Amino acid sequence: MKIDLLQIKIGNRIRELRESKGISQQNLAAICNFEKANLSRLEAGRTNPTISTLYKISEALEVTLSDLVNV
Amino acid sequence: MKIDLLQIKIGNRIRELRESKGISQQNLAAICNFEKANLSRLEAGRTNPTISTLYKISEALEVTLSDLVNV
DNA sequence: CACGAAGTTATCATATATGATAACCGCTTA
DNA sequence: TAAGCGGTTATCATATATGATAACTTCGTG
Repeated sequence: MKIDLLQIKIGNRIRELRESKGISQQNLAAICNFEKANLSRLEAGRTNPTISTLYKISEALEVTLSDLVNV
Repeated sequence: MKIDLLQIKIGNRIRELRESKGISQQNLAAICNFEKANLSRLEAGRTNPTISTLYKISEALEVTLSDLVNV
């Protein structure tokens, strides 16, 4: 798979999980201690996130890292 | 979990999977198109890898990304 | 209309992951 | 002994992720 596509899939997965919990980007970002603009960037697949960033999100969403990257 | 510990766990997971396939760091690095020194660094948990790096490794090891980060 | 909430995009500085090279260790073996 | 393999560590340059701020749009609602 192309890396760009991977990033987009990961972003979509985050959005999917976030929306399934009914929380806003603003909210999730706050829980993770980063800015909503940065989360927007992540969900859009415009960066190649590090595992620590994904881990923080997985904790906030109460899913495993495995589940978060299950794309 | 502390991020440092996460990195170490990921590194150990890579090593575990690599050794279970009986291939060397040198070999795996070559398949992934990076230097053995860089893989050594990753397995030692001395960096916070990006999802694209982990993805390349998962492909080379013929496991899913989910499986690779299942720590 | 005015306001706020939610999200997007651009931009910048800074931290750090990555790619690459070289030197080194321990071990095996020809 | 010498050479090669597997692995580690240090170092450097470069690319890029992250943190932060600001401006903007759209939508809903008082």
